[in-house]
Amino acid sequence: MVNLFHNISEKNQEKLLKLLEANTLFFKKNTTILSMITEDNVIGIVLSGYIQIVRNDDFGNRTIIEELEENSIFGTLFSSISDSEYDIVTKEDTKLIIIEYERIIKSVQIHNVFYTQFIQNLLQILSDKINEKNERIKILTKKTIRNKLLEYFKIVSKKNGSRNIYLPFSFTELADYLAIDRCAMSRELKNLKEEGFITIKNKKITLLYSIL
Amino acid sequence: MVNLFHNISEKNQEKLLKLLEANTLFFKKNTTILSMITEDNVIGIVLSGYIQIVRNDDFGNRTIIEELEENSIFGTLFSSISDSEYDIVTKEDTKLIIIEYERIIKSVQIHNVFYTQFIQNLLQILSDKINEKNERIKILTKKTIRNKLLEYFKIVSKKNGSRNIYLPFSFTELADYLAIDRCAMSRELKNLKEEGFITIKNKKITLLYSIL
DNA sequence: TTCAAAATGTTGCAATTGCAACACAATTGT
DNA sequence: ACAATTGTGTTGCAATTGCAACATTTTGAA
Repeated sequence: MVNLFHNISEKNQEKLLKLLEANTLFFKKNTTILSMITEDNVIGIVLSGYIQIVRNDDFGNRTIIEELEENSIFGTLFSSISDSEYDIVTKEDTKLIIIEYERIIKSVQIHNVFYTQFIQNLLQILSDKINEKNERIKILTKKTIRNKLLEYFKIVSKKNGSRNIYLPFSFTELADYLAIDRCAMSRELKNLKEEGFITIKNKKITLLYSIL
Repeated sequence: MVNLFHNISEKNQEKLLKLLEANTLFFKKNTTILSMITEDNVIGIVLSGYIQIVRNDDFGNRTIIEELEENSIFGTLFSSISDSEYDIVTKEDTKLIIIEYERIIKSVQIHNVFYTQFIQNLLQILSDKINEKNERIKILTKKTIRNKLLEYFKIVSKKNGSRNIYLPFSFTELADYLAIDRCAMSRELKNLKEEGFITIKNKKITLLYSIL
């Protein structure tokens, strides 16, 4: 996966960050950082750590909107996070860079090699993000829990080129991600095991059928 | 909603299209045009007409992935449409422009005023697209048909600043969009009417409660 | 205009699902 | 090391949903 500094030398990264008037911020684990970044239209880049964008609706249903690992970016412009229902929460100690979107736009007129590369990377990342959303939608539009699970397995499995899937989060969070009841999911996973579709060991799920 | 030529004069649009080696194509209504555009990484811009990106899964469930009106863009890069499950279908006679993504990337080094504006527009459009996807996900993660409908109404209503919603497509397609059974949706709409939440006249739905 | 195809409305029924209420295991902070 | 929090597995039950089958209306093309 491309990151914002892909193909930009360390030196040029520094120049770039100066040009864009970037701010570096640190956050402790389990901090809600929304307040810091809604003031303006900004882009955040996760340098290290792990962040989740979650939504808690009126009746306590929690949904993971997005997971942000190292090199992920997020932004008020393309994440509708200014909505009060959303939280941005660090799940580990996190270091990130904040850049005002205006600075990016205005700098398009400035012509450095590294700036050109930066824009290319940004386009690529936004495109990747759209693809991620499409995958999520593809899963969510399946009508049964079983088909949601199988679609999820299929996508992850294809991506990694392996029938082994290592869950990047807890089963509770998986249920949130698939927008299904955790208990019902647990039941269905049991069925899938008993019917010989999968095996589960801790967070490692192995598909016993051809992925197609 | 911003389009790719926002703030670019007609003259400069022409120059831009030459620079990007854009091709103009025409399609009759109800044509599947996927074959034309999967050869390479391209961006398509709808000049006039109306297109849907739909997915037909293994067991005949149809889902509308995206609707493309005038000025919408789509692309192999950010729509995962190279997957064989997807179809791009014109719903009206449609005129569109195809630009190879490589041309866009390579042209970042070329510095015209209108090119700068073009990149700004592209970033804005991709951001908007991500927001659209997030909205869709927000709806799909609601657990009941009723809540999916209400969330959909809320979003459209907010967007238009009115309690009147004019369905941009048929009820059948709405059910596809919400990934629910059409009959079950019809039943729930009836309930909502009887309980005094909404009125329906043709494709005009009026909310009788405060949107909040 | 006419007529076939598509969209809409309705309803019974079986299957799936969410919810609640547990017990137990694992993880985390102090 | 221990207590407290969080995650996991299980199950009965009621509610929701998908599906099928049908009648009726609307749409669109010849």
